[in-house]
Amino acid sequence: MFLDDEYQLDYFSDNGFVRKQCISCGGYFWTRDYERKTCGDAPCDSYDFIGAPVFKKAFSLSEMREAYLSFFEKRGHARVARYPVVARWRDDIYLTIASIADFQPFVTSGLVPPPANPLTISQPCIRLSDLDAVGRSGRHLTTFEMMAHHAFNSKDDEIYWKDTTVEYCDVLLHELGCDPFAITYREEPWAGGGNAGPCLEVLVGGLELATLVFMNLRQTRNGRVTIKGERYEKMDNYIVDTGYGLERFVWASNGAPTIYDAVFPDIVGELMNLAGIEHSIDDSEYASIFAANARFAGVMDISGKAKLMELRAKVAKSIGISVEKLQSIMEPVESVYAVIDHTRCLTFMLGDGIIPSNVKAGYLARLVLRRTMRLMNNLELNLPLSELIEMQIRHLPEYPEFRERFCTTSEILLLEEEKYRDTLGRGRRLVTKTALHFKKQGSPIPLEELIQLYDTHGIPPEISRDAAAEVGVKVDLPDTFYSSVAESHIKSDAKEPEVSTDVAGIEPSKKLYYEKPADSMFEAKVVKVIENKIVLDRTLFYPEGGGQPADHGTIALGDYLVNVVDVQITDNVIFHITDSDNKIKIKEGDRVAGRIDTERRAAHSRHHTAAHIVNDSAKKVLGQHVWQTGAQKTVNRARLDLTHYKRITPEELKQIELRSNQVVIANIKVKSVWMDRVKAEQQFGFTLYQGGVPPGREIRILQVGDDVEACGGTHVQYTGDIGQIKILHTERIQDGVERIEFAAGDAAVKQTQEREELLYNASNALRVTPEHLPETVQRFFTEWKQLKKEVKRLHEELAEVSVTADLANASKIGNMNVITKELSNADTDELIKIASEFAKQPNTIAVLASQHNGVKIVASASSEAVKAGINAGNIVREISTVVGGGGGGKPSIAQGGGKHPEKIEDALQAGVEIIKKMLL
RNA sequence: GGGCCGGUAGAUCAGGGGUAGAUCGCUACCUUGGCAUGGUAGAGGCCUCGGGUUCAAAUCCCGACCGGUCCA
Repeated sequence: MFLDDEYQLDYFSDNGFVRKQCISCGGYFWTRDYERKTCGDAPCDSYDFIGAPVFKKAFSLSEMREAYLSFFEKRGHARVARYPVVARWRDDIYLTIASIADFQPFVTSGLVPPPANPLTISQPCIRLSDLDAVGRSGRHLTTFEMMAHHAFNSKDDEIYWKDTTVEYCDVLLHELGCDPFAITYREEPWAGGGNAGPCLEVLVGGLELATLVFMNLRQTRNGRVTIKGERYEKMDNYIVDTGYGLERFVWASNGAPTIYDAVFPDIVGELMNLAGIEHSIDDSEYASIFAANARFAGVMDISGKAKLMELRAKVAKSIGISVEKLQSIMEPVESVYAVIDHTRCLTFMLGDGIIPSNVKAGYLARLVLRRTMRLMNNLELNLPLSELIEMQIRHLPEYPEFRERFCTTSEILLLEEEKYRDTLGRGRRLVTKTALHFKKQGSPIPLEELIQLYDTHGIPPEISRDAAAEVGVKVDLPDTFYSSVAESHIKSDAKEPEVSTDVAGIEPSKKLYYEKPADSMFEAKVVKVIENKIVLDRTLFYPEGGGQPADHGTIALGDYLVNVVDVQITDNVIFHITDSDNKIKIKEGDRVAGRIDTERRAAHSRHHTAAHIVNDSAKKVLGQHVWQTGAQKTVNRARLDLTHYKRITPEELKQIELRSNQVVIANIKVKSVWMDRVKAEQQFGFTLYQGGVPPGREIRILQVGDDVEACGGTHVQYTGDIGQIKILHTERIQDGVERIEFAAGDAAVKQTQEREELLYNASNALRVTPEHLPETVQRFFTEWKQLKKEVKRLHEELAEVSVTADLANASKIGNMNVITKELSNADTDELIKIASEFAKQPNTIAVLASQHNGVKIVASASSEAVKAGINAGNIVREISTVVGGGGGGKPSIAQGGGKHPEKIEDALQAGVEIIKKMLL
């Protein structure tokens, strides 16, 4: 916890604030109102701004955003453009959840300077953690803009700290017309994302309008300060991290019954109309229901159905109507609110380039998408999603980029709608089938089955229940359904222990492979030898990274030579891992000569540069939504994973290949330069981080034609050095992610040759030229099918004919005709045909055998024979052992076989004996 | 990245070591003045592919490809 004096600000004492303890929660807060007893936060205070706006006028989103940003601009802050809602510069989160997320981790850690200092921004954020409450609570949104001003202070350079921050906030609120006595600043420690610090929550009218965080701690193993169970220590730098909720400011300024009515009144109106809901918040009685709901929801947790019903009961009681009546009024309206929120969320997600998928950020998009469709379905709102998204875009004039991308967005939406319909259709059939199964058993569908349906087939339990009800089967659907699903997912979190070599005290190795990319030999001094690993002061060896494998080669001390089989980098220290078993005759201080395997390196470089080119070509052919999600190079081939919402067609693939090779032919110089990270981001955008986010203040920018990426790999000097790029294969590795495999240079030529060889081998086998191969294969296949049918027909015919002949000289056992016969080279199918033909004859038993892949035996018995005690299955089972195999089947027909053809005669003889016994 | 499920006739799906099935659709014929319909007959299957186990694999095992879905 923090000491009290963290919050003892001059600004508070100079401006008539007092520190009080809340009589409800016991927390401390600052106020000008000496009479005040509660902290102002939920649940100690409830909303009283609804119907009683706290600012001097009602603001729209645009007006409020502009008022805020210009307020801070006037006070020396640089206005910074918003970042995307997909946190492409982060590898720990998918979505931008706060304005400070824009500057984590490198700016907050002090490694990289901020784009401006101090700065102000209005950052769109997406949080899906309270998805359930959206629409119902009156205040939750998945998407909101966090207005903020940030100051990044260091020991030597303090911009401003707590007093100024609180002063800005206070003055801003005054300027907006807020009553100074209505504002409380509540003390509350803050922690998140590996940092922490004291924090003041700014509350007006029961609503938390802003949070002022003074981030000055970072998480460590044995720090002195403990917050929420984690330990922290002081940082050298300290950061003002504020968050002002744009939507909440707008809400507070107009006092609408819900945040949705406050923020997007036009869309709410339009959609309520479309859904056929009378929504007149000017009607005071009607509005009071939602106001009461928001007020109660403001002070309680409403996750889960039980909690929701608790809320309903409270609201119903306070306004004096039945819970059922309330439910029937609220539910459709809440759904409309949620649809509006969700479509706005989708507008940002898709607008910023997320491709719906079953993995990663794409999964989150699909989650929201399907939720929206479900809600719309319940509302019987039958219009394409793209219309709603367009409506949202119309109301977001500050985001022209969304309109530009709308064409792609609407295509994605169309595909997603179709997919969802398919899934539901499949689901319905499956549920009905399952339901019928349990109906037969006379039991309800058990919970495990529902979990299975949801987990494996994506069928929401509500849909299962409804579909089951249609066939008259009950379903146990507990409230805790989703947590049961979560439970079934509990997995062993066996994290492998990190095997990191201690690099403390070792100087970073100088990377010659950047300076002298064409060299293959170098001299260096040995800095350290650990077991079979050598560290040099400088090296040409490229360590594994960025999807490029390590260089191989040798390190020599005079005549003594060791092989380098792997190279790894840890904190800029490069380890050369040798195949010597810990007895390297090289020691610290030795001067050694290194030599790298240039062929291997060249192959990697060609593939790496080619990967950039293919990536860029794919973007040009498929669209700007294409984003690299992974890449791997080897000597012989490379692969590139790209986001794309449908399969790449063969035609598109050809175009990508052609374009890529045009870049090769153009023989463009590959440029690399080290740049300040922030400058690079501003100049090139986040498309820099195709291959992941490199650490550090300076990043290496690699430019290949139009493609600009942050990249630490080795590359060819001119694109012409690649020689040739051959695309080999595409594969859909996840929904929304396509993998392109290709080869470059010699490897491309070899691959092409291999493919040609396949073609020649195939056409040679058919004695045709490659040009005629497709039609010939087609002809052969058709003919083969026809012949197969013909053979089948002939076999049947033959069987019929031979039966009558054989029947004439059948031996008699009792009144049974017994046929035992060896046929030459007949397969099981053929024997069965004949045997079953015998079985059609009255009082007939047949035992047939042939030599075909060993021995095949088939026995059959006509229905009279079966009645008389003959069991073909038993006959075959026994006589098959004679030929060294086994068999079985039904009493009327059975098949078997073995491995010893010379015993066929014995087996048939044994068959006769068995038949005799059976007939006794 | 991890988990689960599936791929059988044109479509939807049964079967789950022992002669590949149903329904719809398709074709022909019958019924009718014509249509709806009803009836009869028929065509249509490398049971996704490649290995393995077995006397025998659509079925079991391994792998590939394709698809679905949940979680982080």
